Amino acid sequence: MTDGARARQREQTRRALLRAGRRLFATRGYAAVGLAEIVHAAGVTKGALYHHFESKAELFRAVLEHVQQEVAQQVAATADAEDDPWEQLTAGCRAFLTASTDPDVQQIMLIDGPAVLGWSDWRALDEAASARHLAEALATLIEKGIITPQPVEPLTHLLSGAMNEAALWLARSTGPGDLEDTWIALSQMLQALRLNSNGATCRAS
Amino acid sequence: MTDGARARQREQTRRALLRAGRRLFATRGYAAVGLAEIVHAAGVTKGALYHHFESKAELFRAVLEHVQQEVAQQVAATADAEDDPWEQLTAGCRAFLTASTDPDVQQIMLIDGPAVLGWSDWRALDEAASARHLAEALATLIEKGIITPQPVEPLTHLLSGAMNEAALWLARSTGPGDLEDTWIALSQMLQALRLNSNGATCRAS
DNA sequence: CCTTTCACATACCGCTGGTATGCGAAGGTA
DNA sequence: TACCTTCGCATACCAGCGGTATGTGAAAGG
Repeated sequence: MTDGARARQREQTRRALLRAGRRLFATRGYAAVGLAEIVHAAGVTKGALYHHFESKAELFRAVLEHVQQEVAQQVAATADAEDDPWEQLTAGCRAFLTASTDPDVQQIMLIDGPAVLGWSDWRALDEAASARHLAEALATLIEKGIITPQPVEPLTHLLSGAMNEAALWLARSTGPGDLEDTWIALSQMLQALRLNSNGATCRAS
Repeated sequence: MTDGARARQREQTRRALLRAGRRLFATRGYAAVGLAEIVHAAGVTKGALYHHFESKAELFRAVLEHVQQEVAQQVAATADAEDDPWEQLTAGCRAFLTASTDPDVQQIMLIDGPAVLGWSDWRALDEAASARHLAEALATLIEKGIITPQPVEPLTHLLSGAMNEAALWLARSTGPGDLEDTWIALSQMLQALRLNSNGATCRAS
C-alpha cells in the first residue's frame, strides 16, 4: 500500500516538511518563521508544502499532533508501568510534568498551539492525545472509591492547566530543586482528592 | 501637565487606538486583525498608530496591560473585602475565576498573550498585575502557620495555571453547574494546603 | 508504447506590517 | 503679531509574507 517509488518519495517529502517545521516552530515560534525558510530547510519548494498541507496553520497542526503524541506516549508508558490506579495517576502526572519541560515541546504545544489553532481546536487535540487519559484515570479512581466522587471534567482542566503552567515555569526556572518542589505541591493537591483525608500520612517522594 | 490642546488630543487618539485594538483583538484574535482595520475603527491612520506605539505587538502589549489591570482590580477589591487571610485567598481565587471567564479577557490575556509577547514577557506582566498578589497571599498564610510551609513560587504557578485553564473551559462549557463544580474542586485543592489536614471539615460554599 | 496521473517546481498576486516623508496647527519667543 | 520650532498625524510607498495558478517530468497503468 505504501510501496512504489512515488509513494515512498511522497512520504519522505512529507516527513522532511514536518521535521523542518517542527524544528523551526519550536525554536523561533510560529509567527516568526516563514514558509520560505521551512521549505528551504526541508529541501523542497512551496509547491510541495501546499501539495501536502492546506495552509501554514495545517502544517503546524500536523506538527502539534506529532509532539502531543510523543508526550502522550511517554506519559502512558510511565503510567502503565504501575499497577495501582493511584500510582498510575501520580506517575502519569509526574511524567507529563517532566516531558512538558522540553522547551521545544512547550513553544509548539503550550504557547503557539492555542493562539494558532484557536483554544477549542487546541483543546480537542489535547483531549484526544493526553487529557483523555487523565480524565479516564480520575474516573477510574472515583469508581473505585479512592477519590471523592465529583465531576471529572472540571478536575481534569484544573490539573491539566496546573501542570502546563508549572512546566512552562520549570523550563525557565534556575533553581535545581524547583522540579521537586513543584512535584511536592502538586502531590499535595492530588492527595486532597482522596476520599479518606489522610493526606498528612502520605509523603511525596 | 497634561493640559493644552495638543496633549489632550494626543491622549484622546491614544485612547481611541487602545479601545479599537482591544475590541478587535478580543473578538477576532491578534493575528486575524490588521492594522488597517484598527486605525479605521479608531478614526485615525497608521501614522498615528506608529506615532504612539512602536509596533503592532506593542499596541497589543498596552492593551493587555489594561485588561490585566482590570482583572487584578476586580480580584483585589473582592479579596480586600475580607478580613481573614484565608478568606482573602479563597475570595480572590473565586473572583479571578469569574473575572477571567469573560471571552474578551481570555483571547487577549490567556490565548494571544503568551504567543505574541513570548511566555517570559507575558509572565512578567501577569506577575506584576495579579500573580504577585496570589504569591503574597500564600506567603502570608505560610507565615501565619495556616498553610504548610513550602516554596511559594511553584504553588503560585500551579494555582495560576489551574485557574487560567479552568476559566478558558468554563467560558466554553454549557453546563450551568460547571462554575460551581470547578470551584468545589479548586477549594478542595486549596484546602489541601492547610497545615492541619481538616479538609473534610471545611465545606466549599 | 502511449496515456494518465501524480508529486512537485516555478512564477505570480494581494495584502500586511513597517517606514520615510510631508504638512498643518499648537506652543514658545521677540 | 510675526516668526520659528516642535509636535501630532496623514500620505505614499516598500519589502516580504501566505497563498494560488500553471507548468513539467517522471512514475503508474493498460
